[in-house]
Amino acid sequence: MTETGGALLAPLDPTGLPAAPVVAEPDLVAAVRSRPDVTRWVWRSTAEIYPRLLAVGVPVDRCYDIEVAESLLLAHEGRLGEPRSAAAAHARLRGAPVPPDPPARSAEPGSQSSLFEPSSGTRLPFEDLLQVYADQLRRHDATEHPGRMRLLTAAESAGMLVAAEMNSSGLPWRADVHRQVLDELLGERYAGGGEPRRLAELADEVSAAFGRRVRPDLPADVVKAFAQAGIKVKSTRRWELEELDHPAVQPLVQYKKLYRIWTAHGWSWLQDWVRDGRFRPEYLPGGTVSGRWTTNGGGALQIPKVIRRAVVADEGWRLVVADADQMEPRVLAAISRDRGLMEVAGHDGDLYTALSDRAFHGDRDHAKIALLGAVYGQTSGDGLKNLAALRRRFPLAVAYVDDAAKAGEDGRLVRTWLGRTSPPAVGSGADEEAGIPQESADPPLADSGFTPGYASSNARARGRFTRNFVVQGSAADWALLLLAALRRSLGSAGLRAELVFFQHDEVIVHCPQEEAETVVEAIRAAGELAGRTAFGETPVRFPFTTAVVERYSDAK
DNA sequence: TAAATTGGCGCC
DNA sequence: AAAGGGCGCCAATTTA
Repeated sequence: MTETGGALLAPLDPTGLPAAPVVAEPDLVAAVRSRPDVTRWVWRSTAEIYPRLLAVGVPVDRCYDIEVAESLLLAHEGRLGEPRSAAAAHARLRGAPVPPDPPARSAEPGSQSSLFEPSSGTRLPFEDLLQVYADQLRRHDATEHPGRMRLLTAAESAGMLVAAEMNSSGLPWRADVHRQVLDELLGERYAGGGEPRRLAELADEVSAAFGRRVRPDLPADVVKAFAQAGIKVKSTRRWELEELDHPAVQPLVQYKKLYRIWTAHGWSWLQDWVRDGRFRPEYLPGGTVSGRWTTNGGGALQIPKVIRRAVVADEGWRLVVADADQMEPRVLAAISRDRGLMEVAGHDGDLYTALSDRAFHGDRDHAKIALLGAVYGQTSGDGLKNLAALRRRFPLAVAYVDDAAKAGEDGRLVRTWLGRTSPPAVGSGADEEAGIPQESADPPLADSGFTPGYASSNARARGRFTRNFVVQGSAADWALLLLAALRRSLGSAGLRAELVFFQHDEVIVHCPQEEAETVVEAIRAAGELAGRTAFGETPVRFPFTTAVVERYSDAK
């Protein structure tokens, strides 16, 4: 894309070199529209180009996003955090000074238009961009598993297409229903602003219980009030308050719950984010280091359950809500190749029940806690007690996450199955070069090997992070492939169905009622295909709990 | 005065 | 029941 909205184009050979002379086209949209035979577009940034195409109804099948690839490759090379723009990549290639990335755009409601803003990278000469691409192909080849790394880049690029398409479609959102929910929960708003009636009442109840004015939204005030009542409390977290025997607790907890809805998903959120019956979050694929998506503004991945009543299909349409069942344990089975766990994950039924039948005398709760504890690095409680049983029955699975934890404690990198790579440890060489100061919370001796078996709290925290990273991140690998497969299958089946929401292990497809069963099957097939594509042939199944509903809130 | 951090809770 | 992993968002407070 050029500064005037045109484009420079060239067909590329498999090594990334132009197979024909470069063509200058005055209009990007027309240029793409007139080439339906192109199977894959290589471009600098999907986020900048694709919304313009979608806005005029010109979708593309596949793409290769050079800046996405640069991020993934940098991380794999242990250089996460270095500038990722195409211009920066080219500067590194030439050994020239590397320009910093432009600052991230802040959230902007109704964000399609904000995606149009060209970044400084736009000015990179076309020949330089081609050099970066060819170099990236070579860097893929130099990774531990080139095939997987190429797949990761392809999948993340597809994710960028999905993200732009979901922003364009929008999630069906009934503002009138949302307002009704707010009225029921919060009561009416007083003229002139301030908190709504129900919150004001609850605040009064809290104050009455303490015998003085207390502001429930100020933790320091609440802690002080409890202290004056002779109750020592370290924080005002809900589970801690609920332990207390005091008349302020109930209204306090209720206040916090409603206050959160008011501030995060209340009337002003509605005003900012819902237009013409659609909520259009700006999705950022790979927004977290583990590969999970984030959204920029709008809190789309944290929609409170009670607010989901406002997500309503259009007249005659349905929402197909599909939730991957126990995704992370199934992914652990696939990546560790633990025979016992693969066997447990080789059925569509409840995984924790199968697990408890094998190793926990039928105690499903213990089985679940043990497995989640292993994945999350639990340090105390029942999970730890049951870890021994888990290790005995599923040695490869536990060893897989233990090895990842050890790597983290030792300051080494870990990777997901497809090759997404953890950030370098704080204080490692890469960080020092980048000028990031070293943490100094722990005494130097703790990490120096004089105390075998003991790791500093920083090292242990990093171990928990890398332990979880390999599972959460490999699950994100799978989810990306799921989206890519589902997108292709919906697109090729001549359906009107649209992918409208994605949240880690859950998708929502909006479709005419008569397409719903086809969509359910498409999702199921995409999940299995994603499993095979990501992890190869394993016995592990990737089933979904699927609901065809008119309202999102009816799905669970 | 603006930026960064903290506490709390929503989601997975 | 609580506590392990990942986030975003808000208001208040602290820091630069």
